[in-house]
Amino acid sequence: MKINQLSKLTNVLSKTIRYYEDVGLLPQASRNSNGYREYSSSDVDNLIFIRRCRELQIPLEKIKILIQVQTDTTSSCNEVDLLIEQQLENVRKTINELSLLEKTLHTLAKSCSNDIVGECEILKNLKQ
Amino acid sequence: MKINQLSKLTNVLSKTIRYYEDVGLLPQASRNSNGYREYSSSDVDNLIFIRRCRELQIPLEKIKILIQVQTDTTSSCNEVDLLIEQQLENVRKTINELSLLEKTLHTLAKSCSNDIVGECEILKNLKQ
DNA sequence: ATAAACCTTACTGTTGGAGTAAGGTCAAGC
DNA sequence: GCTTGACCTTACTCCAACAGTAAGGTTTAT
Repeated sequence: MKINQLSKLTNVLSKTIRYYEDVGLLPQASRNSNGYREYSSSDVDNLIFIRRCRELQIPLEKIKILIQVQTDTTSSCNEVDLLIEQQLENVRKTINELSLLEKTLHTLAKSCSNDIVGECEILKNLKQ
Repeated sequence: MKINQLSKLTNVLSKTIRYYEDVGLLPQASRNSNGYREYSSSDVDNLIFIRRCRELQIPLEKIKILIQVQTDTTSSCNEVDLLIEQQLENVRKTINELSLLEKTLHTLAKSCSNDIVGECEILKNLKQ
């Protein structure tokens, strides 16, 4: 199949598929006589795997590792466990930071009931 | 004062101060005879305001608006209120998205108790 | 024949800076 | 007088993960 069909099957833009090839996340696609990229059903599977990882906000470099680990199916999956665990930690850390931010913004938003900028409590608070 | 002292007083890197000038967040600094940037205490205040906004993850373009609104102290602060409210909404939305992500990652992390990649439940789950 | 849909590479832009290069200036110490 | 180190300058590249656009070649349908 051609790139556009792969795109539709995986819900990944053609542009992004080419980009993944560029940065080495996907192998160089084979080409048919007119130079168009030619894909098979295993490419669909690989790309869906990548998309699922991206939905979990795993960065491309880590996805590369996850792909490479699978080339030897008998190797330990400690690396996989660790990577997912780290990703979970990252997400939790970000949530905590954003929660603090939310509190601050909420307090700030409630602080002003004036009409004119010169007496705006929000702006005053931002200056400290 | 020179840029390095402004940097120390505000806890903003010299590099970043020049960048803010470049993108129009700070006015063009006046220069002394040798071409060095020369700052006053009002620059300290402005930069601290910007830094506080950045701590709240307000994007530079919106900070520009917050600065501009203050040039007329009699104007309404509806725009300020709205901007902070939107920022709060953005943060809340992101927190919600990340909370879903956290659940998924947590479930995923618990799913595998195997040793070898070939049977790793995490990887299997990622392929669906 | 031609138009629409698809394919190609290559370059730029996004956000908010950080890193590095290559060079000018200034004060202190020897 | 000379050097050393701290400071200043501009200008360029890099980061993540693409999206947008240009300029052109190919295929398919009408």
